[in-house]
Amino acid sequence: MAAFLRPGERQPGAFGVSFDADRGNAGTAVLHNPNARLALSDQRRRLPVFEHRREILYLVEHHAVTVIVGETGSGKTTQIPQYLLEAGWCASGRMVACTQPRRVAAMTVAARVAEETGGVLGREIGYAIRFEDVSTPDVTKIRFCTDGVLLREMLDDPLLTRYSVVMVDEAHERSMATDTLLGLLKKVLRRRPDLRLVISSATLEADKVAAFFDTATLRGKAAAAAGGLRRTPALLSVAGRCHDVQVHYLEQPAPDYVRAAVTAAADLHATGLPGDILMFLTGQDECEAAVRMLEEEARRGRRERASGLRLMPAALYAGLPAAAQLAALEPPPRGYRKVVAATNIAETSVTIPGVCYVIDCCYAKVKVYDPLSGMEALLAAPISRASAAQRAGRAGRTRPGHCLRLCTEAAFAELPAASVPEMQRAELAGTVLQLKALGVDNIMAFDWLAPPPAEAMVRALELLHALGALGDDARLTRPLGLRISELPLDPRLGAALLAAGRLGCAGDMATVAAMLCVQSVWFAGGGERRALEAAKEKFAVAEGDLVTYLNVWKAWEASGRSGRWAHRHLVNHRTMLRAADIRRQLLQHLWRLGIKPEEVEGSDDAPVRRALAAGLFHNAAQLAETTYESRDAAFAGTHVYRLLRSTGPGLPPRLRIGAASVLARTRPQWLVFYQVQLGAGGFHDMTDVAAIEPGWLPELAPHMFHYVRDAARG
DNA sequence: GAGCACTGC
Repeated sequence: MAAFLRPGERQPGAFGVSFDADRGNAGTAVLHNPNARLALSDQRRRLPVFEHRREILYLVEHHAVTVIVGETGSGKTTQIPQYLLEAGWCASGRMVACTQPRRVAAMTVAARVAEETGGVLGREIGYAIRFEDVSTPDVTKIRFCTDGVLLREMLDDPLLTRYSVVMVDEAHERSMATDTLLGLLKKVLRRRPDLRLVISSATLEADKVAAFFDTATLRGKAAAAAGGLRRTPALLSVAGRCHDVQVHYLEQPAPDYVRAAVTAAADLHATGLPGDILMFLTGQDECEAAVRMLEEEARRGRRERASGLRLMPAALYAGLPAAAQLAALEPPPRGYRKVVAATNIAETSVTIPGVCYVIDCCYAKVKVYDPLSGMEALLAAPISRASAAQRAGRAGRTRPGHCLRLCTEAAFAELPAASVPEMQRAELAGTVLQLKALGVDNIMAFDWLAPPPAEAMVRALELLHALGALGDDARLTRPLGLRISELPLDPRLGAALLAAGRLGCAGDMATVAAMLCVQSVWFAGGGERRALEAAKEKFAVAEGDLVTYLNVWKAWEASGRSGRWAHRHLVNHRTMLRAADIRRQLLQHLWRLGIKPEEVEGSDDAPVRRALAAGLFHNAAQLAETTYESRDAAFAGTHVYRLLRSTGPGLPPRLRIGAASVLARTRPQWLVFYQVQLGAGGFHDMTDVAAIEPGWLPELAPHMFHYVRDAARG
């Protein structure tokens, strides 16, 4: 284990510096906005972006695309849309759109801008996120929205004619939605020379984005259509307003980064210097382990020293109930130092005030997709340097801070500069279907910001074809393919919902689909595993998790959607409310399509399982006849399932029912599953499982009939 | 006996 700064040490520890320089700031660690008493208009002028106001307006006027590199605190998100409004870009009924990757961001930024303009949110300044359109037609001038909402809007208005400028914020995060939107916007620009794009991004990605939009070499019609407009994107840098963060490395690699992070936090704590600590780990189990170890440290610390700060550890991850998440964000009571052990959620989604120290294990769990087998897996992998910089920045929001990376400087230099865009490591069916619905027929030739692997595109086309969404010519089928593309669901669930309409159980299927869209309905955190098992048992049925969800929903409905009922049954009430929102939205779509939301009477859930099989037949599996033989006793006797479809060359994935499934003990002969995770021993753990009858498959999925017929005979 | 990065329509 590397040596860290010890209590009372004067000389530099493994960090390479001492923290004494910060002692003078001991009294100023309070959150304080020095401009709080200034009028809002004066505050606006003090933002770094204000100095570039005229330049930005000039560039937007003369360039089709302007790429802004704005660091945190520059004010770009709130100010640039206002500058555009003031300069007349919202005349003649058009709007400025500003997209955000996350719902909360769209809402909070809109609220802030409405306040600055002295207006009521939803009038001149509005926002639109799923379930919530707080804007007024013909009145709203600036509309903040999630990038997903703007993509959906393009289905009705492919040229985005309501907008004069689209600002795509946080483009460097390179989410699927952002990448898709940028690719489509490039096409739109060719047809709409009057449209302007403003893209905000961090340095590294800004160059890539600018190069992508550089059409200066275009000849002929496209160039002529551009008129006097410059086709080379303008690139502008705006300074941020955040504090310096000093970065430190280990002298020796740490074999166990959870232990190393806890030791580092304890050593930092022992210096007595003020400021909260944020540590980045990869998952729930690591965060909870770190909290337990820190609590142990705290107990020892209390015995050793009666004076000084006390440790207050907290875990923070997305699966945590809302109340526990909020508790981790609150400032600690006087005399306490908060140490938050967080996953990637703290990198972009959540900001923890008061953090002065970041301890970064330099790993994160990332989704990887194997287009050959069509299996997704979650693996802990080293992060990129860009990601590490973002994490380090979390220490400098209120005052100068420090970041300790739990690797050597040499190892850090070996990390990739940027992360692989999600588009290149995810399953593509939904995105491909959306593009098809927008008239992009040749997916392989689409101008991707980052082209996905060809194999992944082929898999997506195959799946969509098997679902009946694409015809033999790979074009969108009507009405089926168009309908699936319009549903705000994974195409497989969309297909299942429409099949349910034919089978007379669309209402039930909408429930199951909504429950599959939300995170686990079971109450997480606290670690009372046995109690949770008992709670699940009450709803569990031999037909699997998907029917169990239906039972939970019906019981929750019968209780009058009671929060107390949910609490008593260890069901997450907030998750249920969100599922209710999604279900309501799905029912609206069904109503528009003229499909009755019928629910099956009594306990006959076969129609729902048939509908599920109609969407999930791609993930149909059969219990293998022999149990798995392994030299490793832990895996011997595991009940292995095999996919019914072929997975190409290489060993077929060994599937088993995940521990979270209610079928973990029952093991039906035939099943379909919604998700799969790479687990211990190289097994793929199936979650969200439904038992099926093999005879259903040929009639529900005639495209794959030959696999099924062969398997059913066996 | 077993276990879950993060978003979004």
